[in-house]
Amino acid sequence: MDPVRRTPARRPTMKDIAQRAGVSESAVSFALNDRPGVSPATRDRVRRVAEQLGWRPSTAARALSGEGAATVGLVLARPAHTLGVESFFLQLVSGIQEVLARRHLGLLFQVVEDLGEECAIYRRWWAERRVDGLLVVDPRLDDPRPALLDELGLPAVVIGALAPGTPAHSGISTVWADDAGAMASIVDHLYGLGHRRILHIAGLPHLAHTQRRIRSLHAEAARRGLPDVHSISTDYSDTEGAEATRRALARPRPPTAIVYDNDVLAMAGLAVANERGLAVPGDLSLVAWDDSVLCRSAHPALTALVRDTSSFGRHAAEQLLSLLDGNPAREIQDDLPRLMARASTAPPPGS
Amino acid sequence: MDPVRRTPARRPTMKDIAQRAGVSESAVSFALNDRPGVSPATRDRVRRVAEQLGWRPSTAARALSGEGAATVGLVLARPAHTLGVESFFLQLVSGIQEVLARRHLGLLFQVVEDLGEECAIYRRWWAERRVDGLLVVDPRLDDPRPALLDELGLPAVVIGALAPGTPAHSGISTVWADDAGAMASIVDHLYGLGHRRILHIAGLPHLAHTQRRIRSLHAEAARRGLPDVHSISTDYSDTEGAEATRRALARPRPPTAIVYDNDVLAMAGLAVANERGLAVPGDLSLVAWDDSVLCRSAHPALTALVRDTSSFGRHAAEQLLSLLDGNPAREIQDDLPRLMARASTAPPPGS
DNA sequence: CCACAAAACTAATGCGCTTTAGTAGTCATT
DNA sequence: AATGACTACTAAAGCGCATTAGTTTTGTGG
Repeated sequence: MDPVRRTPARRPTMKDIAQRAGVSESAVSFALNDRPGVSPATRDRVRRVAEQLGWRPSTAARALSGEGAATVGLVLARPAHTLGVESFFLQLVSGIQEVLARRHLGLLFQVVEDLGEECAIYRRWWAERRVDGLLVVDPRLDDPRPALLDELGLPAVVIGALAPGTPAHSGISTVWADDAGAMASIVDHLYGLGHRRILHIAGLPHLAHTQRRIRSLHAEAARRGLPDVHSISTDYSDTEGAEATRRALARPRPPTAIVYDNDVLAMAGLAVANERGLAVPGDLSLVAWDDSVLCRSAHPALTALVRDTSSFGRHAAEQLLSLLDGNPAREIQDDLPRLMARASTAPPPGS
Repeated sequence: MDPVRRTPARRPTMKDIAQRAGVSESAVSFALNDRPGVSPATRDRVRRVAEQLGWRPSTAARALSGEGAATVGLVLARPAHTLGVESFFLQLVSGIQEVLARRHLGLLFQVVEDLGEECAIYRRWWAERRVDGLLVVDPRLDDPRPALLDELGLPAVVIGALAPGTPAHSGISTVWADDAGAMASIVDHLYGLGHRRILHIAGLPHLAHTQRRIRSLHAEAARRGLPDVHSISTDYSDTEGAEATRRALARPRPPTAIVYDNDVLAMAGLAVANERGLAVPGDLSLVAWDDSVLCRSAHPALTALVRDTSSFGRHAAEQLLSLLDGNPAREIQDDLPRLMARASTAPPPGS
């Protein structure tokens, strides 16, 4: 009978390498970390042995001797029912990973219900020495997280702009998309088609980018003298998107164009338009913020604000690496999203 | 001038607790880990001090002294362009987290391009002692991962069934959905409506559950004597979904009902039907595997196979915890998904 | 009041790595 | 040939925790 190998492959340590290579453990450490103190010949030998043994440094041991945990954290605070589809996050994460992988950094990921839990996780991770840095998403008005992370001394990159007036923190970079400019380009498009009554069905009101979009919309409306331009906040869910759309269309002078803050809301809006027998774009024009399969597969295909989310994630991760390398915090702006005109926008009825 | 506190809050260690409580470090360890060797009074005192100091055990130190990394891993091997929408994963992860959080286990998450990279990550994580266990998704025909993980001695739970005939591995549990039964319920529904020519636009052909669905479909067709029932594989993308639909509808005797393996494919199929002027469900019935906002917001709303993905994730995580606790591997079956009939299915034309 | 066990607590070791201090060996300089 | 300056290497300590072995205190029965 085959003797079953019960011991499941021991992990090699530096001691193993040292023995095989016939040198001390310190020499191994120097050799593998490009530190001076070993001859080129020894260095090569040690490296070969390490390679051959399939050695990898124990992150625990590394972390314990002050090298950091080789991990960055990302917490997503969204009530469970809200994280339905959202192409955004998986793409963002995929971009982030691409950059982190180059340095063999792990991504510790957690989904929680609310901001309070998120802060608790940060404290926990800090105390447990689990992460070297953080990626913070969904910045809010009056956001407690930058101050907290600064206090804990955890480098972080805020993805999406902080609200204006938020004090700068030394270890915190920001990578943001120009929501104001993007909103301006949408209004441009709709105004150019002849729309004068525009509704903006926004996302969560306490998010900083929601406010930026709302402000920009109103500024653009004011600039063009449009009185009938409003924003309504939702929780990003299809339910609230549909509800808000229904109420808006029931008004005496309904909007001729609606801008939705994400693809899910837009799809829900489209469904409501269909349900009420409104032709899109004949009777009503729709625009979605963020493109996705939903927008492309919808009938009619939705005009959408296309941005390269995965590249956004890459940039954020790059900034975090830069912080971890000891570079000063920066504030960088991502590419301006591009409005992709499709079949859901046209001149308003009677024009 | 305010003296700036440059030191960003030192993390308390057991030594700090020991000093404040006036006991040795060992006593602290005993007290905090419910080990015998300290009086109830001391235990309480130590705990209070720990609480007050906001102490949390350093995972690195814990891991180094043999306690495991307090982390489980999850690798998602999907080509970047494929992970478009997919409500599935975020929900799965959210369910997983719910269970892991109770034990304060972290989730190390990674997105890679292919299976080879995924295996490399497993080896790396193992060698780096980063994870205590793994959640494996997208089981395949002839899957190398169970054997690898068994060799490495990493407990794992495979989410979704392995292909039949895969040898059992001692440290590997399986949590699977009854794809065959689900497919049977879909065929039941369609056959009951009068459909005889059914097309199945499937996902990636090398995934085990894809094969299960295909087999079940053919078995059900054979049982009812339906000759014109086929499956076509895709990569789950809207592009291939649309393409496959187009080709199928161009055939001399096109199907009267199409079953799609996910919501994205189904939406793409719906768009193609619209583009060709086919009425859904009048001319063509559509069914989506997996429900989501897409299905609910589509026009007409799509009949879909609803399953509680987040509960699926919870069950998988629970199995992993059980494995980590030293319990033997198990194979458990999740609830049978439920077919939610909506507006996209009806009797075929001319019936 | 003593012997002796059990309870309460401390000291010491190890996990795998980095790093500082320390020890040979090599080479050039005067 | 002796001094110093490097180079190549080894020994040892420490990171924060768990754990084992060892020590002191307390409690019990005789």
